[in-house]
Amino acid sequence: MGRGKIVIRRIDNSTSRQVTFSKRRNGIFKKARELAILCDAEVGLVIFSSTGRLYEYASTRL
Amino acid sequence: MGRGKIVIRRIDNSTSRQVTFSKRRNGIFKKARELAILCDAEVGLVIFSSTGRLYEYASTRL
DNA sequence: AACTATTTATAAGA
DNA sequence: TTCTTATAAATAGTT
Repeated sequence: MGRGKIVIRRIDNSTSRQVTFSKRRNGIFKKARELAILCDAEVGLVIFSSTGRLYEYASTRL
Repeated sequence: MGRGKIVIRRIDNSTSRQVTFSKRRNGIFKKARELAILCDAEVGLVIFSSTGRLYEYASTRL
């Protein structure tokens, strides 16, 4: 999705990698929340960025 | 996305809920894998369906 | 399980 | 680096 098609491999340029990380991290957290609500599921998501920062999501009961 | 727009709330019909769960579970696992590869991140995802089944993903190092 | 119209996510660009 | 937008991708409703 986006202006061009991409291949799923590590993004070499660190600036691009960080920008993509930020965008996709938001996207997947949204998907996690939606899945939990729509489907009455319990979802836990943990992400460590390549710079070592931690991001977490857990649906209420999890 | 899809034929109609939806509101993010629990899907009452259990058949629809299961179908949506199956579709979106596949989607989010794909997103998780892509994020890990593209951005060199470590990603862990755990999902319990409303029927109590467990689904997991973890990027290699996690 | 497939299909496809449409919405949503996002790669590039500004 | 925040916003835009053209396009790829996900998916809701249908068959």
